[in-house]
Amino acid sequence: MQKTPFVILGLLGRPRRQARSGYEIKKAIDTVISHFWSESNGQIYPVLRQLSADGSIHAKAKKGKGRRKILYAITAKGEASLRAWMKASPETGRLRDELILKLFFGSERDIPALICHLEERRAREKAVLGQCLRWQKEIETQRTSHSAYHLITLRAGISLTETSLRWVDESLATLSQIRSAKRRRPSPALRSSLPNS
Amino acid sequence: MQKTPFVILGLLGRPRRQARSGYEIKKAIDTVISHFWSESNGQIYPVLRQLSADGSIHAKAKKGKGRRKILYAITAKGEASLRAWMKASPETGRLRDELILKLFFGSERDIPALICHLEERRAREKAVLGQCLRWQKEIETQRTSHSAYHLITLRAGISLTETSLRWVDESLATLSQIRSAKRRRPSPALRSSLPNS
DNA sequence: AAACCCATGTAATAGGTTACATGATTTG
DNA sequence: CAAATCATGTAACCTATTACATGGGTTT
Repeated sequence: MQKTPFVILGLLGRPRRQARSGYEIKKAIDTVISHFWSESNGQIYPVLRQLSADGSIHAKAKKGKGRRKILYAITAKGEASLRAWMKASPETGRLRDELILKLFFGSERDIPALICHLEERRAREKAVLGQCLRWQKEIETQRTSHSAYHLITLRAGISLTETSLRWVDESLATLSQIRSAKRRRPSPALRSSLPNS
Repeated sequence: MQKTPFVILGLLGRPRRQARSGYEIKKAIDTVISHFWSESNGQIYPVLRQLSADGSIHAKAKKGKGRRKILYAITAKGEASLRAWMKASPETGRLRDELILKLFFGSERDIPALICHLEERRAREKAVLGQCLRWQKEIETQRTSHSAYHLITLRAGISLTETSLRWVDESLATLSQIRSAKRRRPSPALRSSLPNS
C-alpha cells in the first residue's frame, strides 16, 4: 500500500489542522521528519491530486498578491482515513544497507575503500545527530501537546544514530587492526607454508 | 543503480568462489544476510539471466539424478565488476519507518494502537536479535578468514537492534504515562479553564 | 497418495526517483 | 538585472514485489 497519502494527511491534520501547499509539505518532510522519512515531488503532487479527487483533502487557491499557491486542507473524510491508517499495523520496510553489504563481502584488499565508506557514513550520521539534537532542544523549550510524540521519534533518531556512530568507530578500528596485522605478516599463503612456531 | 547483481556476484565470489543455484542464492539472502538485505525471486532469476548474458557469471546445468538445478559460477569479468562496485561509495538508502511516522502523528486517542504497534516491533526485534546472537556464536567458534567481516556486520545488527529495543521500551513507558496522566485529568480543555493552583 | 519442499521462472503492477519544464517573485 | 528561491507539475524510467504457473522429487 502507498504511504505517501498518509504522510500528507498526517502533515495536514497534525498537530492541528493546518492548510499547506505541496511545496510546504515537501519542505516539512525534508526538515522535521527527514530523519525517518522522505518523499519526492514526483510523488507529492500527483498524490495531492488523488486525495483532492476522492475528497480527503480540499484545495483552495490562495489569491491576492505574492506567489500563486494552492493550499490544501484535510476534510472529515481525510481525518477518518488518517485515523484508520494510524490503527493499522505498520509495515516493516525491507532493509537494505549497502554499506553493510560491502563490509560483508569485504576482504583485505578492500580495506582502504571500506574505511573510506565508513568515514563517509560517520560524517553523515554526525550531521543527522546534530540536527536531531537541535530539534530536541527546540521542542523541549517550547512544549506543546504534541511534543511528547515528536520527542519519542527524535529519541529514536538520536539513540540509533549514536549507536551507529559507535559501531562505525569500532569497525574502523577492527579494519585497521586487520590491515596492520597483515603488514607484519604479508601473505597468509606464505605464512601457512612456514612451520608453526 | 541496481544492487541485485552485486549481491549475487558477492555471494558467488565470497568467501571463496562457490557455484550456487538461484534457489540457493535466495536462501542465503533469507538467512545469513537477512538482517540487512532482502531480495525476491522475481528479481533474482531475471538478474541471473542478465549476468549470464553479459558474461559475469557462467551457468552450468547440474546433470544426473536428483532435482534439476542450474549452478552459476562467477567469472573473471564478474570478479572485476564486483571489485569495482566494492570501491564505489555506497548509496544511503532513503529511510522510511512507518512505525516512527505513526508515532510522530500520534495523539492521546491513538495510544492503544501505538502501544500495540510498539509491542509488535519489540517481538520482531527480539527475534532478529536472537538470530544475530546465534550467528555470532557460530562464527566465533569456527573462525575463517572472513569471520572478521561477517562479525562486523553482525555487531551492527546486534547493537542497532538492542538500541531499538531499549527505545521501544522507553517509548512504551512514555505512552502509558501520558495515558495515565490523562485519566487523572480527563480533559485538557477542562483543566485549562480552571485557575492555576 | 497426499503433502510438502526443491527449483525455476514470468506477467502484472506498484511505487517511487530523476530530471526536466515552466514561470513568477524576491533578493543581492 | 542576475541569481536564488518559491511553486507546480509531468514523462520516462527503474527497481522491485506479488502472485502465480509449472513440474519433479521426497517424505509421511
